[in-house]
Amino acid sequence: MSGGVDSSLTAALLVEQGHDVTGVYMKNWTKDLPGMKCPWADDLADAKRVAVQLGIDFKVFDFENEYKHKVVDYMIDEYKAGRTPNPDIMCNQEVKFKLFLEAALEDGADMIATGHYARVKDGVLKMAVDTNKDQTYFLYRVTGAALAKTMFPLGEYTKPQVRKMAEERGLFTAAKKDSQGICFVGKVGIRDFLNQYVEQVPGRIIDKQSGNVLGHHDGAIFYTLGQRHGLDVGGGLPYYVVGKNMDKNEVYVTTDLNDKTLWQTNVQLDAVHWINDAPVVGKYHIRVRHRAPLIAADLAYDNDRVILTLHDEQRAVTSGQSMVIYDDMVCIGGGIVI
RNA sequence: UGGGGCGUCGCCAAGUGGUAAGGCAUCGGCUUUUGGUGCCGACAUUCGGGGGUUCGAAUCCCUCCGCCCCAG
Repeated sequence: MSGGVDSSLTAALLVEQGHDVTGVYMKNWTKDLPGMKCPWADDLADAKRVAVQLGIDFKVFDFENEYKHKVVDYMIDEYKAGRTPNPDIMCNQEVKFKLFLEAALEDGADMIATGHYARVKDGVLKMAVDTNKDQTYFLYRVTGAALAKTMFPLGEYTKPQVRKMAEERGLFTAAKKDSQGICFVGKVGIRDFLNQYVEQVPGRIIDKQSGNVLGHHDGAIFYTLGQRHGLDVGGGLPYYVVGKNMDKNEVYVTTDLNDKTLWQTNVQLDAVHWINDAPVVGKYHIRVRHRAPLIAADLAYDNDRVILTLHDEQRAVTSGQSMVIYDDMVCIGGGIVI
């Protein structure tokens, strides 16, 4: 239980279904950041409050060290390498559906449940009924074995329904605003977050078309493909990042919205993960980022890599980001963009 | 110091007598359990400085400062 509405209602529904429920708060991050207080203490209090409301046992699992190593360090290393990682996917893979699952089973649980908007049946991950809120994108790196021990009670409902049901039950967190930003860390800008761990090194912002130096930045690490803001380069049309060179610490930009590096149809995936069996070569659907529409794509293999040919070009397909693959409503896995 | 041009928000840029468009950037908010994108809102009492003409000037005149171009 994170202290939000979703996990609160999840617990409530399980209780109503007659399960023997124990609420668990995962303590993964407690550090305040400049201009932003880490919400962990309030979240924990809210979670506990709901557990008391429901009359269930409540525990705190502490994964702070592991979260730092498996999620935060991974994230920082990726950024240092010039890529753009997705920490929340790593959090699900390494913490929620591994460490937490193991700890829960060891603690005597038969199953774990979370407030994710997704459905699972016999270890198969399906999109949520509420396709607008579907969170399978963040779950593609979970194993089928883990999912076999997992319940997602909210997968059958829409977010508005969840809010309503939470309110009907008088849950303390019924009206609490949805959390955003990096899972557990809070609503911090990635830039402010990275600033805590990497040194700012001034570099040049270069116009890809003319080669002119348009300005300077405090580190190429802070920029990602397709990014518009934060360049502090004005005059005429908006500039978008179309590349960077980590060795030279240079960021390349353009005003050309049709720049070919901004629109991809051929994508290679590394670190491929399948929830169950690897799919056969053929046509599937993919999404390049959370909440992006599903796009038809042809899947092929190249040794350990997966080659995807998208039927529609996608904007800012970025190295380090995840491309998740679907077979109809089933999320079968995915990989990381090279 | 002959000729011509220019100087309007951090940047680009309208406006040539009637009381400062717009875009970019920036900031704030919304959307979003990553990054990013997108959307909405805010943002020059003031037009290089000083003087003058006028009911009224960024717009006309004088002057000073700065920059650019062509000549020498």
